[in-house]
Amino acid sequence: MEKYDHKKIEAKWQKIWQEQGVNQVDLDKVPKPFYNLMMFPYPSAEGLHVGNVYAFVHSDAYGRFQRLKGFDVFEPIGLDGFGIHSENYAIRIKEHIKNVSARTEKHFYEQLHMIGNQYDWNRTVETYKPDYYKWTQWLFLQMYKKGLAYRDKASVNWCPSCKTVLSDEQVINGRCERCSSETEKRQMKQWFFKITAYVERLLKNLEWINWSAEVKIGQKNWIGKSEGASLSFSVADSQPTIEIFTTRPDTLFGATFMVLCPEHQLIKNLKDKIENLKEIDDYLKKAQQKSDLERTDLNKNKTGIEIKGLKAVNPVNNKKIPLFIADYVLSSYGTGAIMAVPAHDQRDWDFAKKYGIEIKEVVKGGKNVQEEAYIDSGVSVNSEFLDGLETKEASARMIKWLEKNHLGKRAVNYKLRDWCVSRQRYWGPPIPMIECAKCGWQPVPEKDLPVLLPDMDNFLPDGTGKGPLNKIKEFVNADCPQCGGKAKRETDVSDPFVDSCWYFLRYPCTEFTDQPFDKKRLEKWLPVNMYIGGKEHTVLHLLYSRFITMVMHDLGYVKEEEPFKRFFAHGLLIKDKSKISKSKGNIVNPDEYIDKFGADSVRLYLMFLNDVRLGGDWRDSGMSGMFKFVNRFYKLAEEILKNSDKKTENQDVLKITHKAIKRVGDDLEKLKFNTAIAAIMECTNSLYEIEAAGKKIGSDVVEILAKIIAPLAPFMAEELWNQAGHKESVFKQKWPEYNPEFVQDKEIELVIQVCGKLRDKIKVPINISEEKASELAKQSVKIKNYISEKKIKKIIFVKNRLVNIVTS
RNA sequence: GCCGAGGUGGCGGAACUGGCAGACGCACGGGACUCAAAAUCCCGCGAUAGCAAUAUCAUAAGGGUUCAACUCCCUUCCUCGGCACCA
Repeated sequence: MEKYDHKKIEAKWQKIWQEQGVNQVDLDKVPKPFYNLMMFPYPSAEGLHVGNVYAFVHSDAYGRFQRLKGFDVFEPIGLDGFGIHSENYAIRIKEHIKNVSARTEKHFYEQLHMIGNQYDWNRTVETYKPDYYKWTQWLFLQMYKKGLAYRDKASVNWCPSCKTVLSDEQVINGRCERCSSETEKRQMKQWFFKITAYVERLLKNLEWINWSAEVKIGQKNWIGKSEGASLSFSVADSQPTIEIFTTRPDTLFGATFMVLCPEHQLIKNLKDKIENLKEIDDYLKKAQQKSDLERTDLNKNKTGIEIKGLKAVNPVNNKKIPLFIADYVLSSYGTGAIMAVPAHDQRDWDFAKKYGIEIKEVVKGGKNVQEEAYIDSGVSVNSEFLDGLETKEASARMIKWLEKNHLGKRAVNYKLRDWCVSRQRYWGPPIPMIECAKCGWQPVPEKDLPVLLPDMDNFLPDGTGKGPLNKIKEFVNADCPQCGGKAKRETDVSDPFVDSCWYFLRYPCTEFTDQPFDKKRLEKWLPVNMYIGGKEHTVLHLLYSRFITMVMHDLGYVKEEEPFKRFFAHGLLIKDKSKISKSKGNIVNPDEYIDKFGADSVRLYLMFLNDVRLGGDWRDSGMSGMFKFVNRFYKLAEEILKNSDKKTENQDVLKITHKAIKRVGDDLEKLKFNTAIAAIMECTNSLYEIEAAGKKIGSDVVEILAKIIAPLAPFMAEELWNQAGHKESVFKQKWPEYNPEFVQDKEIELVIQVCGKLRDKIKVPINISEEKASELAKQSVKIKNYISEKKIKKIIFVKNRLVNIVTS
């Protein structure tokens, strides 16, 4: 018996599949389209991470299963090669990003061929190629024209040592990812996408899309909607008022001071009236210089300064209250000012204690507010017309009162900010805008797209705060599209999330050169039937993709407004209880294992580890066990083929195989890959036993085995299908039907309990009646011992499962 | 701190809607084959007591509901992931 030669067999089918176009579907004609999408990888190293492979083989197994179930599965792949991850990798290895990209593309695609996924290789998408980013720029222009792209000041992360702007993901605990210096905030002009304009729709659709609650909650929390009231406090003896937002209007009587964020306008506007201007300036300066690290460190120890000479007036009782500046109030949320209710807010309480401000209880909750803040709901006290009302009622009542007196109104606030898409970096699509001294900002005409990313040797960020493209005069200098005069190009590139927020719209339309996507094509293929990806993208990437799809829908390009019918988040692959990373020294190179054990073994091993939802723990020793199984399975099939008739007659064999069809099918539908594999293993073991017992197994069993293992181990499945005498690919076949008669046993083992404890098991015919089962149970010798002297209180019968005799 | 997911043998993990805890695999022990080894095959494998049949205990800890709890409820602890002064 020959051993399973994975290298030879995998190479053979790889070639044949490619030649025969087995993985392609006719995008216009197929009757049952199924768009099976996986998150395309970003090349931040030479090759695929085993974590990518982990995600992809599960996704592919599901896609292949759907294909066998009769769907026309479109399964594309590409590379998210633009962006900071790739650029940083190039910088680290001191090579030009262009060369690195070409090399990684080749290696990634080779590896993706190796793992045996049914990708349509004629439709890859690489975000860094002009024929793709042309349309990323087009997308920007549509956003601009719709008024959804605008320019505004924003604070960015700045590393004083590297003299560069950093993205949020490059700032780790307030320190620069590369040099570990503490980062600062800087104000810079940036381009934004107005995602906040779509916030209610993004929230509302979550009610009906078929995603797990976990992912929906993640998005909901990120959007962070809170309802309450907005109202203004006047400043005594002065004109302007201070606008605030609160979720607890019921506590207004307990507002004993106000706090402004350091950036608040009022400070500049009322300079003349402030008595301690110098001290305040000092505080503002310090606050500005504070690194993120210090700011979070001071989380518990709040700092601030009173504005002397000014008092705020609480509109509800006209009491004058002190006014503070403190950096625990953020300029980026709400109005940048708060009413502080120390008795019922922990932060305000901390601050009040430190600065000796009055703490006034207005909600009864059974705690002494002088000792700790009581933040839950309760019954209003010391609040005049609110006294005795529950928090919810009291809030509603207060809002009514504010509205009646024109002091405030019901209001909603979100944590979600507009999406800053500017990056002062090289490796991305240049933002297609031109600034003319006369005409202002002008979009690049669509006919002039793409704005090509120019070659440059030194693409490293410099200290100017502007993108590297700013150094190329020929790039920067341009004619104004409006007046033809001299103008300057935007030198920022866009956020890599812009590249990835629409790639799934491009896959089915890669052959169109005059439009990013074809409406009719997308009507057939959207929404994506199954999107499998990592948990780390359940917030930003998914939210951006939904947002952009909605905009494209509104512009009439796309019929659907939700892009992903179903999203499934897989867990993290770890090793030795920790994340796989270079710094931990637990890197797993997938190539090595594919070479040694074959793609099928690697696939099966990764899928057998654990429930994919929860992630898996890679251990080298397990790999050889799976290799053993692959050989065992192959050997069994070969032996059957060698010495058998065509058709299986033996009932036991049929029972075993048909049960396996059912179990594997059910598990794959539920994405329970690990137990599907266990089911195949059990089936294999049983067939070996049966064979050893001398019973005949027909070659039709091999056909069934090939089909049910096909989604998981495609190479071996195809090989066996071929050896069973078929010319056409196993992936053009239908998933086998199981015969219900074989799946249901005629006789079952009935569990007999006494007082809930297992005491005996008896064989009974299926669907036995309660009376008969109880009778048999009581007759059991073992059971008699337990109930002999006792009275039977009642008997519980669970059909086809158990009889429980309860005694007194 | 908040949100989410988890905690089951030596290890990775199974367990449908509350109904036989430990499927499947790894590691380990014993045996067969072999001059020997590898490979392969067979048997055993939660703990305690017992020659055994069997009994008792056991799903992070403690309590509760139930005829019956890994599964539901309450309290506490731990691990992982995300967010982090969100008014």
